[in-house]
Amino acid sequence: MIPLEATVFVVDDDTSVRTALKRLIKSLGFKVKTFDSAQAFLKHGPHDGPACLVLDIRMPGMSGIELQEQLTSAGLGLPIIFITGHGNIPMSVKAMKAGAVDFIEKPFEDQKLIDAINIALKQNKKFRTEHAELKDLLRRVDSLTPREHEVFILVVSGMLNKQIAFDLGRSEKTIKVHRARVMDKMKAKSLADLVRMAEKVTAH
Amino acid sequence: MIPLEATVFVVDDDTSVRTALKRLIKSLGFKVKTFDSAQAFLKHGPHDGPACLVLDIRMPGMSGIELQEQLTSAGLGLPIIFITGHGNIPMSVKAMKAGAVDFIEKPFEDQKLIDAINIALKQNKKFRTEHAELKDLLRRVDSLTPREHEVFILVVSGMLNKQIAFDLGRSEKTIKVHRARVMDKMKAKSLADLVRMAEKVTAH
DNA sequence: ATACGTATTGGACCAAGGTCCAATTGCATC
DNA sequence: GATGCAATTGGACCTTGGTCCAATACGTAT
Repeated sequence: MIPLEATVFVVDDDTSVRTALKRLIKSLGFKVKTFDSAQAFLKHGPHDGPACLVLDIRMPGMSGIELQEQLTSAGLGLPIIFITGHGNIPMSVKAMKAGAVDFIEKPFEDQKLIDAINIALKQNKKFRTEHAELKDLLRRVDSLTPREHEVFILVVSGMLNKQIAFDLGRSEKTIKVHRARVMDKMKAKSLADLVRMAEKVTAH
Repeated sequence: MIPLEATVFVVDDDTSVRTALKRLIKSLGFKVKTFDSAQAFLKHGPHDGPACLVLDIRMPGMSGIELQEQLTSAGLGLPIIFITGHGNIPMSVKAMKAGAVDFIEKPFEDQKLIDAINIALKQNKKFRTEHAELKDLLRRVDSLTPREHEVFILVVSGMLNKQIAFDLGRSEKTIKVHRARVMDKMKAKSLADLVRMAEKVTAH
């Protein structure tokens, strides 16, 4: 499998900053897309490959912090590195609390940003992998009929077919059929497998 | 069960700050213990009840950040709220990256600290609960003999007794005995139960 | 040397789970 | 009205797991 090249988004209203960052990040071998405002970045729409965002705090229109709030609530898992020329402590604390990877003051040494980008991309790759697995799992859970889903929950709770049958007012035979369908649809090779799947979907 | 009263530790070299914080935090109904240096706090030894730490950054001797590093590597799960009169952004970012609950500049409004303390204590209680459960689990895992532990791992991996027997070069009967002992010692009411326990201990 | 814990296995038996095949009912969609 | 899916159940049969009781062998510790 050919590894997808990562993209680094840069959002800063200062043209010279965009130009300099674009050159720096390109030299690392990443794709770069720059935007002069938070709105312009949002207009570009969601990205599907591995990526991270280098974001200025103070910009005309929407601020970097506001953009962070929007992206976080969108649940895209896009890691953010803030860069700012006129930041303060409450700002940095707020950004970090909201999950920012780093908060760097301008001017900064290239290496500091490079380190942050590598951490951010690593974090994003982990998120994307886990998210893809979870989506795949949820797709299979959705393929269960209501009854099958019900049986699924009770089976992974450790109940015997007999108990489940009593619980649902059905015969044990019926439960066996549902249970077999659940194992099949969920592609579970064993009960242990099924339990682990259930743990993942209920964890979040 | 009587809920344990939470303790808030305060470490600051400024006597007047310690006095003021002690009065404020006491008024919230928490126990307070103050220290004039990081070393004095460390000398006091580990605490077993629910707690959090309000910590000054700049102090003679060991700094707040250094104390944070020590406490974090000790893995006590003690949440830290930094307060500082002469902080800067890199300092706050470092503290937040290392897991601080908040980073507050002096002077501050009482409510800001109160909010942070409540968040910190909530976080600590969650940690303590999870940690206690994990310790209990590990104690049971440790009570397994080497062979039982081996069978435990293979059972939760989804293998049949027959397959485990072949794997270990033993008879299926022997595996059944070990398996039964594992279920008993681990206090697992079902295989699903056992799998969830295994997930918790291998997660961390 | 004796006692204890660990590991091993057997027999007998029952309970639970999985897999064939086959069938009926109800609901919704075409 | 026909077709398809979900839900339901039965019978027959086999595999797997759990539970009694009982026994042997090999260490280590007292």
